[in-house]
This record gives sequence, structure tokens and C-alpha cells, in this order.
Amino acid sequence: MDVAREAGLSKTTVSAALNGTGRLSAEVRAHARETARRMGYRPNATARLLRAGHARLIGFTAREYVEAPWSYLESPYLSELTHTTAQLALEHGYAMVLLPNCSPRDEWTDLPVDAVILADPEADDPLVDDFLAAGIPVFTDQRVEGRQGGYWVDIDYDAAMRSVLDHLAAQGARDIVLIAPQNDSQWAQRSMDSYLAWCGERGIAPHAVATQRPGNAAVLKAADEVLSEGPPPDALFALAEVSPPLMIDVARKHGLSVPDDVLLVCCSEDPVAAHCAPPVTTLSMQPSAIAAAGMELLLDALESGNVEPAGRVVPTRLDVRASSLRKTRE
Amino acid sequence: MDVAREAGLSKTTVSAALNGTGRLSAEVRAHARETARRMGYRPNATARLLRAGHARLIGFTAREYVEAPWSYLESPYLSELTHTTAQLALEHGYAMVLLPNCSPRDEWTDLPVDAVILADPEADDPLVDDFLAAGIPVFTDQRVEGRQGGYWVDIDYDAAMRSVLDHLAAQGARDIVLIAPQNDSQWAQRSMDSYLAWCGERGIAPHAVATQRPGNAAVLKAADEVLSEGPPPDALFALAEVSPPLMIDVARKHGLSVPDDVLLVCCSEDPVAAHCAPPVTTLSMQPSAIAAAGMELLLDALESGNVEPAGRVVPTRLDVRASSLRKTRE
DNA sequence: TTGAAAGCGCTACCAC
DNA sequence: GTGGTAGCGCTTTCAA
Repeated sequence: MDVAREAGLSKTTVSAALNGTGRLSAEVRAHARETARRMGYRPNATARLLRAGHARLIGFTAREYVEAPWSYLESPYLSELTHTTAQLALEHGYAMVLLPNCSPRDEWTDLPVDAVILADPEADDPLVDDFLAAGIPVFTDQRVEGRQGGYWVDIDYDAAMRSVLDHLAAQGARDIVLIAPQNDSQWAQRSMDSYLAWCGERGIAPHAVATQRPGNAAVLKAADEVLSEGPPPDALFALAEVSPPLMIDVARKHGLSVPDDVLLVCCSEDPVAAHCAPPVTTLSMQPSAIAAAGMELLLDALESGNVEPAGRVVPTRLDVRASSLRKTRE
Repeated sequence: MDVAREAGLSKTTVSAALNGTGRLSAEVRAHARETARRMGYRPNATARLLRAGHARLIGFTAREYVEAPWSYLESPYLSELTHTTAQLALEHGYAMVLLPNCSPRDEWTDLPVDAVILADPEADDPLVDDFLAAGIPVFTDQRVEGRQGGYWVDIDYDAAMRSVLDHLAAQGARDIVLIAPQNDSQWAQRSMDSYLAWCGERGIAPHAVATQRPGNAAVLKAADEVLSEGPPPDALFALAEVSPPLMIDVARKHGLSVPDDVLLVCCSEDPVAAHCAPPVTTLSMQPSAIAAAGMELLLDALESGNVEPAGRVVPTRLDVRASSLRKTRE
């Protein structure tokens, strides 16, 4: 440490001066600080971390559609989840490393992380096991419940689905088409289960179409096909993420007006929904609330050394707007 | 290192076995690896990095509208830039830390980064100076040119602006309204300069409105106001990012059809533009190309220890679609 | 009030 | 072929 030599002090003293620790005379402290400043000295962060025994770094990635060459930041939901998590982490002294969804498993090995967050993993995601086996705490969905080092935040997908279906039914819809994402996430799986159950309970034939890939194009294509075949349904519920105004465009293309001819609900975090014409009813998964719940769990686990597996359930929110309100005709 | 004790080897041997270095017999190597695997041993990443003398971590943040409480991932441009950068970095063995735009300056100090990327900094951004002073290479816009440790990627904003204006003029537009972002970025500043110059050269009175904040709402409000006062302009060019279909909705709200009554061009990376009705002409800043150019510079600087300041200019792209094509009436 | 020494976990070097 | 040792840059004892 040549700041020490330059200041005529030991490196211990300089370290203490810079960190505000130890019992040093005011002059020595000021002198050390001044010398360091003048020399443009910055303590080596890696060395401090090694010394401290932690990394203060959290890995983050979204595991939905892992195979597809897409950027999960394209999704407003995942993008908000990512941003909020990064923000909250930093407020608590942790930085967040952004890992793309499709990266070789060993890319992670060399990364000094205290924990990882895996959003929407696949069923039996190998990454979950990898980290758990490596002793790195994993924050993900409920399927890790009960496993050593597994923490989870979950959503009441069943309640969410039913809130939408009940709302549409209350508006008089009977033939409700579900445009569902086709992947192994809990979101896709459990939502579909709930849809089928709800239809079953009412003796209604389910009418679901699946989108194989993420992105607007796949959802729009599915909607287009549904509206092309036979009489139009009473309502469309796009569970797979899509830009709301584009759904209105598709309906219009088929000569259908929203909400007069077909009701529309989108599962979306896109603020565009409130601004388009007509405003579109959305089911929000509340990514910021999920991030907050997850970060609370994470900090509790990391700071207090609390190894008890823990989990939280976060509610969703239905914002009813014009697109799903049948006009009262009087 | 208790793997060594367990295997009856020295930690040196175990290290060599795991890293594939040194001259070890196949059996010893296999034995060491097997023992490590069985014990769930993972080499400490922080220690390796300290030893190696680098961090393999790159800091990233967008500095536009630093004061506003917004998430830059809301912007399709910045979101694509962020994702692509992270992706490319990882492919080259670097992980990317995501820093929110509004964070105290000292949050960064404890972070072991080899370099930082500051997208769209403000004029005289203090963060630029902080990092340069700390000897950390900074990758940002052209204003760092010539400074020690400063590398830049820039866009030919002038050519971009002119390509749009020339296109609109060729379609017969004369009163072209520019909806411009109001901030200190090069993008906002230089684009506005070019707009004014272009108008000046043609003796056309410029007609620009500024948006104070990021997000759809501010741009839509500006557009709404322009269309409310007096006769509608020939064309709208939204340089500030906005969701294209919403711009069409605004025009429609004023009884104007795109492109029959008013031509529309948006500066946007949103894939929605190609799908809405009518499809919207976009000026793309090519964030992925920017990321690629920046990463190339960065790797060259970091790997080859090349301290020569360097820079690159990246082209933009105009995708002409129906929204800016005057219908030939015949 | 200050400083010497130990050690965080790892790997490169050079003896054996 | 294998293993002891030194040292990356820092902070935390503990002795002076």
C-alpha cells in the first residue's frame, strides 16, 4: 500500500483512517485521508469482499421460455421485476448481476454471488438444483418449498384467474377464450388448471388456445385465428403477455368492436393499457410487490443468517377498465 | 481446504486438478475431482478474482432523466441496450451489474468493477468524472473523447434526424412537428440542433414541443396539445419514446387519420410499431449495434490492456411503413 | 495512539 | 508428478 508509505504511516493506520474505525488522532486521520485522496486511491473492492466473507452480489435471471432466443426484458412484467429487484437490492447494499436467460450453466460458477433469484423457473429447472447443491440460497417459486436453502414467493394464480373469469361472467360473457402461454412455469400451468376447473364447475366448454413462444406476434396470431373461425366469442382473456392496443387492433380487423362485440382482458403490466382506446382491463401480477416480498425474504435470510426456509404469497390486482364493461343498453 | 485433507492431497494438487492445470496423474486428478464433487465443494469466486487481479464485472446504468423516479427498463431502447450488453458481456466472461439510475454515488465504490458503461449521460455528468478519477474505464458517449480512460460510442444524430425530415418532406409534409425529449443527453441536444438547422436551411418555421419527463403520458399530452391548437400539422415526429399505437389513438381522438390527415414517425425500438394499424414508421437507434460496438471497445481495452482512447460511430435505421406514406390518389 | 502480523481462499512458482 | 510457500489487498486482532 503505497499510500501508507507516502503518508509515512502503516497500512493499518491508513485503513483505519479511511474506514473511520480505530482510535486515531484527528490529525493523523486527516493526513491519511488527504494523502489517499490526492493519490486517487480506492480500496480494492474484491479484497474487501474476500476479507468480509461475502460477495454483496445477487444473481438474477428469468427462466421462462429458456430455450427461446428472447430477451426477458421485453416483457413488461419481467422488466419491472428486474428493475425493482435491482433497486431494492442496492438500497440494502447488494448489487444485482443480470444474467441472460439462455446461458451455459457454468457461466455462473465464477460469479461471486451470495444468492440467486430465478424468476419463473421451469418444472425441475436444473439451475435450481445446481445452486442449491452449491449451497447458494435460491429465491424462486413455491416448488422449492421445504428444500434446504430454498425460499419462495408465490402468487395465488387460482384466485387471479377466477377474479377475471368471474368479472367477465358478471358482464354476461359465457364463451370466454383464454389465450395462454405454453411453458413449464407455475404461472402457465396453474392458471390453466384454474381455467379448466372454473369452466368445469359451470358446465362450460373450455376454449383455450396456446402460444408457443413469447412476444406479441404469437399472441396476436392466436387471437387472429380464434376470431377467424366461427362466431366470435363473448370475451378474450390474454393471459400470455401482449401489448393491449394490438389486441384491440386485431378485433377491429375482424370488424369487432371492444367492448361492444367482444370483451377484453389482458394480463399485463404495460402502462399503455390505461391510455389506449378503449382503456383495457388488466390483471396485474404486481411484479414490484413480488420483488419486495422476495427481497425481504432474501435480506432476512442473508443478514440474520436465518436458514429457515420461508415463503410468501403475493396478491394480484384486477384493474377494470372500459374494455371489459358491457355497455348498459337503456 | 478440507477437500484436500479428505482426499489426502495438498490443496495445491486439488486446485490443479480442478482447474485442469499442472502435471498430475489421471488417477490423482480424478480422485480429487470426485472428492470435491462429493463434498459439494465450489471454489470461492471472490478469492479467485482477488488472485486474478480483476473483477470480471462491468457496471451498467442509464443516466437519462437521472432525477426522475423512473425505471430505464421501461424504455424499449434502454431495455434492449441493457439486455444486449449483458448478453455480450457474459459471452466474453464478464457479468454485468445493473445499477438503477438514481443511486447515491458512493453505492458504486464498494463494487468490484473492471469498467462501467454509462448510457446517455447528462452534460458534465459527475459520475463520469468519479469513475475516471478512480481509474475505472468509462464507456459512454462522445463527450469523453480524449480523456484518459474514456471510451465512446456515438450515433450520427444529425444524419438520423435529417433522414426522417427528408423522408417526411418527400411525402409532401411542410409543417413537421417535433416532439422532443427535454434532457441533457446528446440524443436530445444534438437532435434538436439538427431539427432547427434543417428547418432554417429551408426557411421553415420550426415547430417543436418538449416533454419534460420520460414515459408515454408526457408524449401523449404533448401530442394532444399540438393537435388541439389550430390546424393540424402535416406530420408528427415523436423523437421522445412513446408507444406507437397510442400516437395513432391520439390522432384518431382528434378526428385525424394516419397517414391520410397526418403523417407519423416514431423514434422507437418497440416491435409493436410493425404490428399496429397502420404500421408505424420508426427511426431505430439500433441499441444492439451500439451494445456490440461498445463491448468490442471494452474488450479490446480490458483484454489487450490497450489504453488508447477509442470511439465508434454507429448508424441508425429508418423503417418506412404505412404511417408516413402519403397515399397516392389516383 | 499506532503498527506488526495473521489470515480471508485461492493459485503460480519452484523446490522436491 | 506432487506439495510447500508466498502473496493478491484488505481488515482485525493484539502487542507495543
